[in-house]
Amino acid sequence: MESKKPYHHGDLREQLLIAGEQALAEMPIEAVSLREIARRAGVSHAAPKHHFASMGDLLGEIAARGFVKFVSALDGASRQTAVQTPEGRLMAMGWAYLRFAEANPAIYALMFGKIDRMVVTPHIVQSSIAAWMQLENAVAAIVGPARAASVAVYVWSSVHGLSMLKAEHRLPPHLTLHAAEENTLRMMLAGLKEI
Amino acid sequence: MESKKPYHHGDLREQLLIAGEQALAEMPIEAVSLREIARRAGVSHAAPKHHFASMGDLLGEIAARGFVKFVSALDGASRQTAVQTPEGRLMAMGWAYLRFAEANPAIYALMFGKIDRMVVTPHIVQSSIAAWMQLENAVAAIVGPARAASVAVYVWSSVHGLSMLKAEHRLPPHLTLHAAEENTLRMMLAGLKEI
DNA sequence: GATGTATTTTGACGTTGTAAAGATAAAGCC
DNA sequence: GGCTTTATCTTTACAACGTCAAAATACATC
Repeated sequence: MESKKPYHHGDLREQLLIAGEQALAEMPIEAVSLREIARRAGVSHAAPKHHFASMGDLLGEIAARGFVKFVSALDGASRQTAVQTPEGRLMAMGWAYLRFAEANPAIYALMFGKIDRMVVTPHIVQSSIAAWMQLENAVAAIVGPARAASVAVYVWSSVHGLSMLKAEHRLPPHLTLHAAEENTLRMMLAGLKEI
Repeated sequence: MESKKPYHHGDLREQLLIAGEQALAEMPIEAVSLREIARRAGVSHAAPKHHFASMGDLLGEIAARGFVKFVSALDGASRQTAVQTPEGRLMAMGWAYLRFAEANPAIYALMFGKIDRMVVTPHIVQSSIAAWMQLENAVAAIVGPARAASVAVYVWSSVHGLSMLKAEHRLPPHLTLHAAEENTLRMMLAGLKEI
């Protein structure tokens, strides 16, 4: 075996990222601290310093991984949907977007700036650009490449806005969520065809 | 005169709210602390305790006032627009929404949950419901009362999503913001007419 | 003018992120 | 194998935070 534990702890950097993701999944986001993550990884509170210059860098890397998983989820949904038309694929991506935000609320919040301390690393820039390219391509298949960029902004805005309002419980309590999602996605698709 | 300064400091509660709003306008949001607000109001760090049970309550009241100003801004825009049709008024509200978020980024962020510690006071519930009613009425004038609620969710989502993406700098850097806003609002209006 | 109450200050506690210094274990070299 | 060097982790310390309790202060009322 190639011996993957070069130093004391093994691969602490990876363990910290995993512990951080677990903490974000299990605790309220404001309770997740650098010391708590170190505690979960079983190391002293200052141990992360050698792997991440600050807590913001750790969170930034977690957010970047979030974007990677996010792109993968939307890609999978786009491939697997029964309705294999450009419109069907975009709708599938919309649903996958909403489900991702629902299933990973803290990481989703992190990805979209809920914690200001987060440092924008090159990795997060790269993976969020990948997310934009993915959406722009899906949109281009419907409205053509010339309008793709501006329509992509509209599409992302609609779905992201709904997702945020849901996550922050800012929607009126009486309406049924699933219907609201379906209606919003349908109107989004109708609006996008407007020149 | 009726002597508006009943106690030591005068009206500390009001001063704390003003100091908090100023701090939110002048400093990065994560740097705004309860002690900083007390400092700006010229009182000791524990003075706010008698007026706000926790920092979350203070922030909650600031957010509630934000919603009041927000409703007022959209109302004013709706009245003053040259195009006095239901569609014209909704578009004016959309533009006012984007401008409000741009002009008051920290309070806008607070209103939509950027700081989890914020306590949801009755005042904030009431004023955010007022904002929904305002939008629902504007939408009802276009699509009728039956569809007003679900269409309002779509409208709010589109504009809010764009606003958030702008505020968090998550839009692709090359596109011109004004054009993106105009396109999104136009497509939003087109999509809303879809049954 | 004395009493009582509302308001503010002082001081303390446990927590946080970060930095510097010390300890420890692995790697490289002879 | 022993020695040196380097990477990694721990210990210790600091300033700042939100919150609490006790003391001090200023107003209101009688």
